[in-house]
Amino acid sequence: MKNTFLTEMSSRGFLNQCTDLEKLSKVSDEKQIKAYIGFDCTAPSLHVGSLMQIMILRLLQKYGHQPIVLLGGGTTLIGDPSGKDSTRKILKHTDIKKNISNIKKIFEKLLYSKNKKTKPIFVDNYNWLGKLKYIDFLRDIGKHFTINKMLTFDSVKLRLDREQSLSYMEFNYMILQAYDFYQLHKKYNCILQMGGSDQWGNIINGVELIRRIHQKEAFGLTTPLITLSSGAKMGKTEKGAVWLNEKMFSPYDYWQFWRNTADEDVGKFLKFFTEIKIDELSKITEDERDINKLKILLANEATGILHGSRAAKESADTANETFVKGGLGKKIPEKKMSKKLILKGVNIVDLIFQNGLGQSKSEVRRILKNNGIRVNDKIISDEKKIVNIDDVSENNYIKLSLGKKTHLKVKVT
RNA sequence: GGAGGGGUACCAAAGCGGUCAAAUGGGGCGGGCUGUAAACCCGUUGACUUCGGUCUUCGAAAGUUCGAAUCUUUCCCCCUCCA
Repeated sequence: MKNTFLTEMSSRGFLNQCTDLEKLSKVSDEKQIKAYIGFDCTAPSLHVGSLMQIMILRLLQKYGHQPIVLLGGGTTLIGDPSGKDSTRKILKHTDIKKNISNIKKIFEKLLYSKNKKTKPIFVDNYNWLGKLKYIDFLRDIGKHFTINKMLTFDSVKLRLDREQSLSYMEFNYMILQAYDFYQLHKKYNCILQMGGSDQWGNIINGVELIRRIHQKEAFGLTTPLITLSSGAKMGKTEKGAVWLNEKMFSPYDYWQFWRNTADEDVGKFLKFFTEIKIDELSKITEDERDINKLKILLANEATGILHGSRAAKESADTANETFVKGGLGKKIPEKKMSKKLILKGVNIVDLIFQNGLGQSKSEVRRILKNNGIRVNDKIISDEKKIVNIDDVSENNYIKLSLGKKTHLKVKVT
């Protein structure tokens, strides 16, 4: 079989459901297609939860198709009820605009824009949703939807079943998303919408709307929900959500995130989040006995894709320095402190807390009691300890550690 | 609009005048084991502290009381049934 967009999608495990895989395969083999994925703009950055969708867009480009990135400036004003227990707080339009421009930067890093034919098209659905006239919309679009059917969609049904309220505003979300697809179909001849499996309902509504209005076939395709072996939702670490924006989540932390992947998830993640060829990959995973080497490979590749290979290498070196040699890597966060203060001496709890390790002094004290605080790798068991000039190493650093993984170097100047 | 049920910490859920900073479970955090895993075990989980205590917290406000998460009043919100 010829290697195409869809065959690679399938072999990497990206395919969950498709409205008509055979036909889509035929169409996408014959000519270049445009496909879109919508992204929520509730935060100033995307997080790893969206990464799979981005990987798909890259794949799409690799096979010569053109991605449309829909930034949901309009739909974010409403809030997608899919997979959510409760209504989200409603964002201001100005905040959403800011988020959009930040998120766009991430895509500019992750998608290729050199090739004219495959460079991403960015659209903001506020451009058409913001202009809608209520009555016209109800007449032209609303008539194609029945409440009977809408009530059967998971996004709605689950909320009602759990006796959680669903506002009329949110109830309209799926119609708006269907309308987005319709608009993109009309404007760009976009024939495919992709998304996570929770988007299936929203997607097929769009497919159906296009068929009803244009009598044309469009396609929908979803990716599987990523399930972690631990059962937890992917993308949370002790440092919070794993953001793709490097200002919100440093490349080193990002590298660490992948490095800390659970054993059971490594193989899957290598397929999802690296671009190592699939047959090469299966050879590597077969040959390599040391699972930690695979985790490092994953971390290097994934970090390389987002932050560049240099950042990946520096992170890897830092990790090696910190965890293997127990030293101080380059990418360990650094804070400064005046020599004057150190000569006077600073209480350990204050020092740790003031440098941003720990949420409160009480927490620092608690962790200290549990042997979790170290200065220059020595456990501190007295919360009254005064850190002074004797603790400064030859190269003017004090290494502070909270737990095994959070380290900080304080430079004395 | 009417009748009933309910709002307790990150989440779920007990408490229903003092011994309640609030049982228990989950989650989180720290430690041990290990591989910077998983599983398991131990500790911890409001803030500040001169470690004596002090301050803030059981939907909101006011009140009763020596004393309130617990009783009273008003208000707000959620759910169910009826209209």
